[in-house]
Amino acid sequence: MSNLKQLAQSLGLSITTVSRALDGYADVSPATRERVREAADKVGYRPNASARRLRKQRAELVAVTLPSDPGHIGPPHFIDMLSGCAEHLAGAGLNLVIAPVPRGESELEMCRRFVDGRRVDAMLLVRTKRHDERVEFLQSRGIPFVTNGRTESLMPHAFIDGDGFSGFREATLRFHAAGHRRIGHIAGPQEYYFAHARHRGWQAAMDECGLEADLCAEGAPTEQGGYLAALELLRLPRRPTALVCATDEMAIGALRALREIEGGEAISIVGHDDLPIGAFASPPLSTMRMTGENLGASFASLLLRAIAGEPAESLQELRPIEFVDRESHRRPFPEA
Amino acid sequence: MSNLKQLAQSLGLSITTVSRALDGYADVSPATRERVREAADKVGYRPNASARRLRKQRAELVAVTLPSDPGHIGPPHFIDMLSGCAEHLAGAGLNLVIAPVPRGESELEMCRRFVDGRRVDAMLLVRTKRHDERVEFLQSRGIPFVTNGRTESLMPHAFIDGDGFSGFREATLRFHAAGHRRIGHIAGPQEYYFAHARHRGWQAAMDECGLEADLCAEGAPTEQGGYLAALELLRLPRRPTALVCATDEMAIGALRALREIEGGEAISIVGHDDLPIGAFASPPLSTMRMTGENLGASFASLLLRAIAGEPAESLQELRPIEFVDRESHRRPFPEA
DNA sequence: CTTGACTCCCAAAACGTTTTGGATGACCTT
DNA sequence: AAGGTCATCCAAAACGTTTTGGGAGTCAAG
Repeated sequence: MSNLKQLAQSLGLSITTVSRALDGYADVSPATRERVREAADKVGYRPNASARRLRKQRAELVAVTLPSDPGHIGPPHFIDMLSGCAEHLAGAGLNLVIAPVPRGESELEMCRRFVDGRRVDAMLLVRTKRHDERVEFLQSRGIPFVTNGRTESLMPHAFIDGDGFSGFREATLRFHAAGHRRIGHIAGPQEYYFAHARHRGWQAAMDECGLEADLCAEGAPTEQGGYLAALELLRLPRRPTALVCATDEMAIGALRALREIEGGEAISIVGHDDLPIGAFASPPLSTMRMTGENLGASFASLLLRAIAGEPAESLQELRPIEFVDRESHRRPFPEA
Repeated sequence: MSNLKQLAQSLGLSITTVSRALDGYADVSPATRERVREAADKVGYRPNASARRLRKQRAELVAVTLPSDPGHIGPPHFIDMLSGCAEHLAGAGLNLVIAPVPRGESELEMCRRFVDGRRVDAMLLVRTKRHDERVEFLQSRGIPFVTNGRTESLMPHAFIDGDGFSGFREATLRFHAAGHRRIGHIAGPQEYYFAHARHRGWQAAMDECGLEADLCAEGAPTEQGGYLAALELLRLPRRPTALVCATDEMAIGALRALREIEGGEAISIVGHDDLPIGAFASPPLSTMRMTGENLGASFASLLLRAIAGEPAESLQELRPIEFVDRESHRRPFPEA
């Protein structure tokens, strides 16, 4: 409705002066600056976003990929992250836009659409694979981006990730210290970095303890996937006495399997993610969580620094995993 | 990197012709159209989004307000809704952008920023109040918008909402038919339309049954709010034998209160939202849910029709509520 | 040969900003 | 009075697209 031209005309000034007055440049007198500001306030003037973006060659937008396959990030945490990130970005004049993956289109094509159309200044990638084609594409295009989760890319890139290896190693050692010797692992799809890292953590602990790392079953990162994988392990002749599960959702599925099997109530279990739902499982699910407050704000700050041109090496945060002690990991096991 | 000018030059054509060829106009010959398309494909040309938006005077963006105060689970299935909506909008060339509310700024100011800066073509408002200033503002500006939840605005506006009144009325009648006579209501903040409608539904049922509608406590729409409100009712001399809770989250808090109180296990309870977490509560929480598939796609389609200029009256969907039968609503009550 | 219709193409304007590179005086200095 | 320094302002260009309003050329009909 109202633009610079009209505002300038009504003030008897040029649009240059009005624009510079509003941006606080020193080459407009304090008197006119104030006059301009008042007039702008009165008519509620806001610069047209598209025009500014075109001129400044910045989209003022950051896209975040939504993991649409099942086994998505749990709603509560993800919404908080989104909210924190958007809020923090808004402080720098950027908005967060959702990058859905329309059916029939690959995530790569989606990235291409956003990047080549100059629709975004940066991207936030959520579920990384060990070899992630989106990462390679963005690196080749030189677009700033931050990932939630590492990759095995040779070129370094910005990320925030939990130290799943150490978390799962320690969880496994904890079971060992409690007397368990047959410790199983319910693994997520190994093409995802997080699932692979957690698997390696379990494996390393088993090696350290001189135990065979053979009680492992892989499944989809869902309740059903956890259920099926757990059944697979529980049907073995020498079944595990403790289960380390890649995600809480899988752990909840595993709990269902335990309920269906004789002696299942004597098997200990631990998950990862700290889903609120876990506290209501029976028994309440012990779990792990990434340390640190306001993940979203951290992502936003990394994104801003990436846009500002900081090298990827200085934009990597590997966060420790902390144990959340509830009940499921210390069930009495009568296995003397 | 690549723009119309370069593409046109490389083809020996004018930018007009190239632009029209790509847009499939009839006034460019099939031969050149094909030639242009091939060249565009080869260099991966995509029109600059900001430039097109400026010229077409459309932002190609829709903003969605985020409901979640941190720590609170928020509307059920919100991520799914977001994802479905974004995907559906993308089919029409629109992207979904998150409208955060920076601290110190009201939701109204946030709307103003988006609308006056011409940053969006439409808005999706999520948690409506009975008197919602955002609704009034958008109506006065003539910006297309759709709300999740009705308001008491005199002017009609587009919305999708569950029929909370009927849902809660029927839930209350169901308790009455099961023999309950002291049916309490755990209410949400009454300035929210959904909370008020649910309250009225309970009240209407009590009236119909000739029962006093006095067992009502209001609380924040959180686990803790439900817990406190439930305690309030349970401490009354003639405490309720059944509780109708405004949301699942509050119901889960109420379940916690029941566990702490003598005879609590004999009190029946029902919630609303069908949070996945409810299935894991003990006892599994009976609840209600809005009928209909893919809420996000429905919102998207309403938004598109609103942008196309359809009148608000034809963009209103009131959806029936269906009962989700688990266990918590039929606990044996020994109260003869 | 002229006229009109039709096909294919294009120059220029417009969208609303920000930024560049002065222009115009006023005021001091010498 | 000339030269220099400031303070304040502005015209015009640029960002990359879409759309308007024709302009050539061809062909058939009159």
